[in-house]
Amino acid sequence: MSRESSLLPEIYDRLLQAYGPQHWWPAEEPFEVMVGAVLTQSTAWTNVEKAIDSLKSAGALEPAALRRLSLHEVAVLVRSSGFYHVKARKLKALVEWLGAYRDDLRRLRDRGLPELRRELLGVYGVGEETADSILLYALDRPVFVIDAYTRRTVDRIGLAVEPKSYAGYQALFMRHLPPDARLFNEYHALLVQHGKTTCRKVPRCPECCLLKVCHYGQATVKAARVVL
DNA sequence: GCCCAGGTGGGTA
DNA sequence: TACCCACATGGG
Repeated sequence: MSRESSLLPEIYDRLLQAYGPQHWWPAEEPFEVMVGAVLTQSTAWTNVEKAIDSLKSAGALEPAALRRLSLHEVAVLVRSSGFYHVKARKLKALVEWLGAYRDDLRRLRDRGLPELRRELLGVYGVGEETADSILLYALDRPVFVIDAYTRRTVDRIGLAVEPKSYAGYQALFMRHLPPDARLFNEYHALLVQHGKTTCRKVPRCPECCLLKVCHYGQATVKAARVVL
């Protein structure tokens, strides 16, 4: 039993205790989640919400509607999310891809996970994090999403990651946790919440509740108080 | 005014 | 392969 095997569930419990359930994308339409996954790239969620509201108001939060609109029209609607020219292009690429499935997301469920992920990565504007966000949050697939907060938190704790790539970090979580979409969903959201709450700049934040996990070893983890 | 946000694609060495 | 940079609004 590696150190990570017991620590990852432990970290989850601590985060859940500290922050409570995050309810990311609960009961949303899968397509809306996909759009959100693209629009939130390097962007605060509050700005994404405005863009999604604009799309909704324009009746454009559907694949067919987005295909009908011009690139410029889509750009205007998603302006508040920043990088709006390139994001409009990305949304266009996404709905073009969905068109091959007749916009029926249920057809996606028939595809194998590795194959579906490869396809998503082939869509302009969909990188690893966005692909996995779509797979997990929109399509309910048990894939762990890695983002900047996750990497930073893992590094601070001192968990072993090899290689230090997206796949490396992802393997760390997926090796030591059961393949449960609900768990991965909540775990990732908690890591983001934790990253937002703790200091972003200092490599080792003395106020971080999880830091004690690495510095004092597992034996003292249970005794260590959660300091937030 | 300054910093940052739930990244990605393209260019260069 | 490994960096670097453009992309851009809105809130603290």
